[in-house]
Amino acid sequence: MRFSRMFGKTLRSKPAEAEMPSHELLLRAGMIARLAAGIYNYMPLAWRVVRKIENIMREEMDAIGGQEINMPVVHPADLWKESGRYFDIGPEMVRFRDRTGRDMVLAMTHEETVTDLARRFAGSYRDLPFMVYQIQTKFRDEPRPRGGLVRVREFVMKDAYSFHRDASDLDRYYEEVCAAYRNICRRCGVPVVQVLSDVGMMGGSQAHEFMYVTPLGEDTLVLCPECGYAANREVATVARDGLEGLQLRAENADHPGGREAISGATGVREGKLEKVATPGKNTIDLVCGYLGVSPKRSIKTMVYAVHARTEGHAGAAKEKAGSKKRELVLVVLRGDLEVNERKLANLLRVGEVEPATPEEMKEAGLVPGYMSPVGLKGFKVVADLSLREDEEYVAGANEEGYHLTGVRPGRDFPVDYRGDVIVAREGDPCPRCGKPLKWERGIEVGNTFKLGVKYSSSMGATFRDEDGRDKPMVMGCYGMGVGRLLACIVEANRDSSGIMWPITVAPYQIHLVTLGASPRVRETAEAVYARWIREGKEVLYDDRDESAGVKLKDADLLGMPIRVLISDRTLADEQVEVKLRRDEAPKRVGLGELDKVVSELVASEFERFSVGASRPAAEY
RNA sequence: CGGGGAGUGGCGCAGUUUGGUAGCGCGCAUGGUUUGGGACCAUGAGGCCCCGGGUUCAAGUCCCGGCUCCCCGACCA
Repeated sequence: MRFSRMFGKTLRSKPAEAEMPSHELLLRAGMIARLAAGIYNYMPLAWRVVRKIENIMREEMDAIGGQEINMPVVHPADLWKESGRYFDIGPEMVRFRDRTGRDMVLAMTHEETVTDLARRFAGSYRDLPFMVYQIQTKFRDEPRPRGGLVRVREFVMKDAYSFHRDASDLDRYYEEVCAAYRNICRRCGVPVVQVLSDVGMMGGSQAHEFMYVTPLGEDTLVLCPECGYAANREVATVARDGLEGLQLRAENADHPGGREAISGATGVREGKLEKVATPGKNTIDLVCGYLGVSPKRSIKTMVYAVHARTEGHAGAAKEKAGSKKRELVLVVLRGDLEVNERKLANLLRVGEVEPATPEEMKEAGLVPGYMSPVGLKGFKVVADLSLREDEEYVAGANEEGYHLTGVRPGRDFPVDYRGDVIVAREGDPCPRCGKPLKWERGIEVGNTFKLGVKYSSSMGATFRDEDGRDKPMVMGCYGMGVGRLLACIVEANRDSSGIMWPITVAPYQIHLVTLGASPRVRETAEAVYARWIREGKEVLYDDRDESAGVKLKDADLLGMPIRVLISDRTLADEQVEVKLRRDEAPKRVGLGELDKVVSELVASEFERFSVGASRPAAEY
C-alpha cells in the first residue's frame, strides 16, 4: 500500500473525545472514526487488523472442532419470547416491528437462534457433540458506551456454541475452549487472566472471563498472588475461617472489650437479649463506638427490593412484569462487611436486586438506622455466612434511638436464606490458600459459560439418547469481542510515540520509508517495493513528499513491527536501515542482504507470539 | 436513569463575564525554499458559532425549550 494513496489521515493532536490510550492512538492513527455514541467506523488499517484477529479466532476455533456458520442480526421476537429473555431483558435490546407489524429484535447474542438450529438439525446422540461459531455483529443499546472500542453498542463478536449429551462432556470440552481462548490472546499479544465470573443474563452453572489487567478496566478482579485464585469481584469469595474465626478471636484478644464490653456497657448478662438506648446512633460506627464494641460484633441490616422472577417458559403473564409489586427482603450481615448485590440476587434466584427506597421502607414500617429482623414479621430474611449462630451481636431494635444486645441469629430471628452475600475486600483471606487477596482492574475480552439446559429445555432442543429417552442438550457458549480485543492489543502494545503492533495482527508487517527527494532514493525504494509486492509481502510504503520528522513520527504512531528506511545517507554506503518498532536502535543492512534480513525478522517476530505445542489437537 | 461538563471552519481551542465587522494554532490549496524526528516563506479557500423559539436597533454572547456528545455513578461482551 502506498501511503500517499491510503484513505485516512493521522492526527497530530489528541482528539478531545479520547478517553484512554488505545482510543487516542486509534483515533490519531486514523484507524477508527466515531459515527455516534458507541458506534464506530473502521478505516482501512484497522480493518486489516480486524480481519487478522478474526482469522486467528477461526484457526483456534477450527482447531477444537468448531464449524463456522453465520446467523442473522435481525431476529423474530418470537424466538426470544420462547426462551423468556424477551421479557427479562430491558431497554438494551432494540425492538421494532417490520412492515407487517411483526415484532422483531436486533441480536444481542445468538443463543436463541443457535438453539433453534440445534433442535432442527440434531436429533440423536449420534449428532453430538458439536460446536458451531460465527463472527457476527451484535447490537446492545448500552446505557453508557465508553473507552473508544472498549464499550460500544454495535460490535462484532466471535460467539461459539457447543452441544453435548451430558454435563461431563461439556466439562471436558469447556477446558478445550478455555485453552483456545488463551491461545487467541497470546497470539494477539494480549496477556489475560482467566477469572471466575457471574453467569449474568446468560444463565447457566459456571462461567469464566478472560481479562486483560489494566487500571483502566471496568471490572474489579480479586486475585491471589500466592495460589492463583482469580475471580470477578461479583462472585469472589473469601476464606470464612479467616474472616469469622481467627480474625474475630484475634480481635477479641486485642480488645478486652468484646462481649464483656457489651455486658459492661449495658449491665446485662451474656446470653440475654436486652434493649439499650442509643440516641442518635444510627450507623454501625456510631453504635459500636458508643457501646465500645467492634463492628464485627454487630449486625448490619439492609433492605432490598426484588421483583418476582420471570422464570422459565414464556407466558402472557410476563407482559406486565413491570407492574408487579416489589417484595422487600432483609439482608443481615456482620457490621464491618458490605453486601454484594450480585451474590444476593443469585442466592434469591432473581435477576437483580435494588436497595429499597426510603418511601418503601417507611411504608413497611422500618426504621432506618435502627433496623434488625428481630421481632419483625412478613419479611424474608437473608443471613450472610459471616453471622454465627453461636455468637451474640448488637442489632437494631426497630425503634428510633434503641438497639439490642445479645442478639443471636436463628434464636432471636428466623433465617430464610443463608449464604455468601458479601463483597470480598482487598486483603481478605483467599478462599483457597488463606493468603491476602489483591484487587486489580480488568477489561473483559472474552467469556465462557456452561449454559447447561437453560435454553435447550425452554426451547425444546432435545435429542434421543442411547437409552431411547429424549433429553435436553447440554450447552456451552463462548464469546469474544473482536473490537474490544483490538483495543486491548493497543493498550498492551504501545509506548509514548504510538502503537507497537504484534506482527500477528499488524496492518502491514513492514513500513518502508524514504527520506529526502533524491531520485536515487526514490528509484531504490520503488524497486524494493515492487519486488516485495510481487512476492506478496505485506508492506506499507511511505512514498509521500513529506519531511523526515513527519514520516518518522507517523511510522511510530502507526506502529508496523518492522521499519525499513532508505535515504541518501544510507545509500551512500549501499545500505538501508532496518529497525524493529519495539527496539530503540536501528541496524544498517547492505542492499543485497535486505530481503534475507527482513524475512528473518518477520519469522522471529511471529515466533514471539506463537503458542507452540500448547494448542490442543483437533478432537472430532 | 441520577450528578457534573461541553457543543465555534477537517482537528485542537479562544471569544460568552460586560451583546456591536468571528479569531488563533494545526491541517487543506497554489508557488517557492527545504528533507534523519511532526520544517520555512508567500498567497488563498473554507463558518446556519448544535437546533428551535424569544428579548433587542443589534445575539456566538442574554432568556426559554429541545438535541447531541463527554465525565463520575447505576448497568454490561
